[in-house]
Amino acid sequence: MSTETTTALHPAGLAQKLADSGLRSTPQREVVYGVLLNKRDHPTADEVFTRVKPELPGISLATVYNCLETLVQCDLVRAVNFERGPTRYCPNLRPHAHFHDEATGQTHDIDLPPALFAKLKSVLPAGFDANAVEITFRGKSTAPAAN
Amino acid sequence: MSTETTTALHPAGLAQKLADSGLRSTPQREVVYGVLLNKRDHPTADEVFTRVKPELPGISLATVYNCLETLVQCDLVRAVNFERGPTRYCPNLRPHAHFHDEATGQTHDIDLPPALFAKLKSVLPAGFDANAVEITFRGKSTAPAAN
DNA sequence: CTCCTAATTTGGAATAGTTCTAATTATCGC
DNA sequence: GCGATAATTAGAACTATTCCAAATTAGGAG
Repeated sequence: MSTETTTALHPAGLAQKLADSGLRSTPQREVVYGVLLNKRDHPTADEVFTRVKPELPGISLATVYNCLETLVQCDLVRAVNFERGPTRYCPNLRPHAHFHDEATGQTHDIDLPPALFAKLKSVLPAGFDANAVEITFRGKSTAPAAN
Repeated sequence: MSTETTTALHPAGLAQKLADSGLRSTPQREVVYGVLLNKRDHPTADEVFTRVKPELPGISLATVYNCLETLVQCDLVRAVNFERGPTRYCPNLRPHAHFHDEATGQTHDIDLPPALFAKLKSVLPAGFDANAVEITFRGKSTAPAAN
């Protein structure tokens, strides 16, 4: 295993997804996405910025925000908000909840059985039509950090 | 029904709850709480500020923030965050989720059956111990605005 | 290839929401 | 009433994010 933080897991997938939305694949977008895939610890934009810099020293924070927004738009990445804190980013596309460890501040993905969504939507009274549900747990965990 | 926005529903309850936490009951805290009870549309701190002013023209925004924080601390009010938006405040203490109407921007409370919490916690893998869950729906609703 | 046009990036200024600070004011127990 | 403590106030400061206008880059047409 090398310590490289770039393109390794997303051969042409990224370029394809971007093209689908009429957007171009750029080094900045590739590296930002690579960074998210590489360490899935729900980094903030600032943290992504720091991780991208070694690879693209000239990149600006504005571009990191732009790239993250683009990736969210293309459904390659999810934006996650926890209380008043800065937005965090997560390349996990499976339906999942988040567990926020109050002791360490870490965020863990919790995969959810599809049936649960049906159950959740069933609690909505008539007249409410949800197209998305967000679930966040808070508490303590003894689980290890994300890859 | 009058249009007054003050103390009408929380006789000594507020003072009591505050005292329980070693805090004092003040006009500012009473009016801020009254405003939340009076129109349960999940106002932001700024909106609370605007609603409180007619009654207490000298109040400052900082005090509104302070009071809201105090009420949250005393478990009289819940702070609700939706995406990147400003924090909203909600005096509904029953276990409930929030439904965010994408068309109108309104937030509705959705009461939840207690059994659902058990079900939700059961999806947590070993090592995760949650003491709170937050659920937010997004979509369209045909429901009327909050009282 | 080279030009043209449009997409993208950049740095810095601007904004929104919230918190902090220091000074003033109000309140409670004695 | 007096002193100690809590609460409020105005404004400065801060953080995260967005906006903007200028510079750069990258396909596509010829």
